[in-house]
Amino acid sequence: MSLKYSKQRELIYDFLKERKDHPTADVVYQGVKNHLPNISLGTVYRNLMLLSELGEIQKLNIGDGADHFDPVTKDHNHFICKKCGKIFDLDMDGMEDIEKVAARYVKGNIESHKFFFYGICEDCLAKMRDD
Amino acid sequence: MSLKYSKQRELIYDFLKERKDHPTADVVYQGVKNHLPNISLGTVYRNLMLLSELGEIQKLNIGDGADHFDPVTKDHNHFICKKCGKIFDLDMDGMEDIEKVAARYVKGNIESHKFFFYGICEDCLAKMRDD
DNA sequence: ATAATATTAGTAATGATTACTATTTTTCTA
DNA sequence: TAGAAAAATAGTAATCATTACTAATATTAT
Repeated sequence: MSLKYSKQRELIYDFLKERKDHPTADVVYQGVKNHLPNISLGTVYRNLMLLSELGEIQKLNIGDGADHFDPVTKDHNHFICKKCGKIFDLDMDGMEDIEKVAARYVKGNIESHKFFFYGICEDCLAKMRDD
Repeated sequence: MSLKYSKQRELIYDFLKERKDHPTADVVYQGVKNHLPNISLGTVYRNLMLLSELGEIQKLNIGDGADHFDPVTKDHNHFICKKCGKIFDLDMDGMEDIEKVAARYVKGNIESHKFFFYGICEDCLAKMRDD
């Protein structure tokens, strides 16, 4: 099954590329609808899955029930605020060889990894101080 | 809202404690039903959520659509086989200060973290060689 | 242009989880 | 120890994210 161009896929990808907030499929759908009013939610899901299988984007499961999508595929970690649910990128140094380190403890091949840190973001900390 | 004892919660916790395979809520439900035939799935969900909020177990989102539950709360990582979906525990050394390291990159408080490594487990690698 | 194949919109179906409610259990206190 | 207050339950209905289906449309190679 070779790949054929589709305007929908291009717009979905372009929309996601501009975002730094790791939107859900539904948010992507709402956004792309502005440019292509009768795109369907199923098309958005199908293409987001396809793009993540192709390695052009990545799918994140942060534990809030919905998949989130990240246009950045370069190795980086995430910080999730337990209060507001926002996802922050975390470019940490010294994590380059983490898969090699883990490989010493695994009987099998490691191909990728996803790291999530949880806590309270600075905005929510500030709001909590106000109360 | 103080906590009251319930036989159901005790059995759910006891069942999970014995498992090393990070079962889903439905698997826990099927297992506990053997001891308590008319326990309801909702009760299992409610108690698994409660226990994880209390910090007695942890909830894992590995990206397969269902929540998994881990009775081990001590710091450790996970390896997930992309082929068979099995989850393996990963007791890595040298990860004790990882939250402190991450804290240098985050404006906010880090309270916990979840690390997932993905790849192919040794059993699936062996099966692939046979084909 | 045509044929082959991928993709789509729209809708229905699925699966995991949560919400609701009347009843039952637990626990506190008189 | 009985009885009241609060929490928990079983059973069921509802919700939400995601996937499946299908007839029509778009893309691409010849």
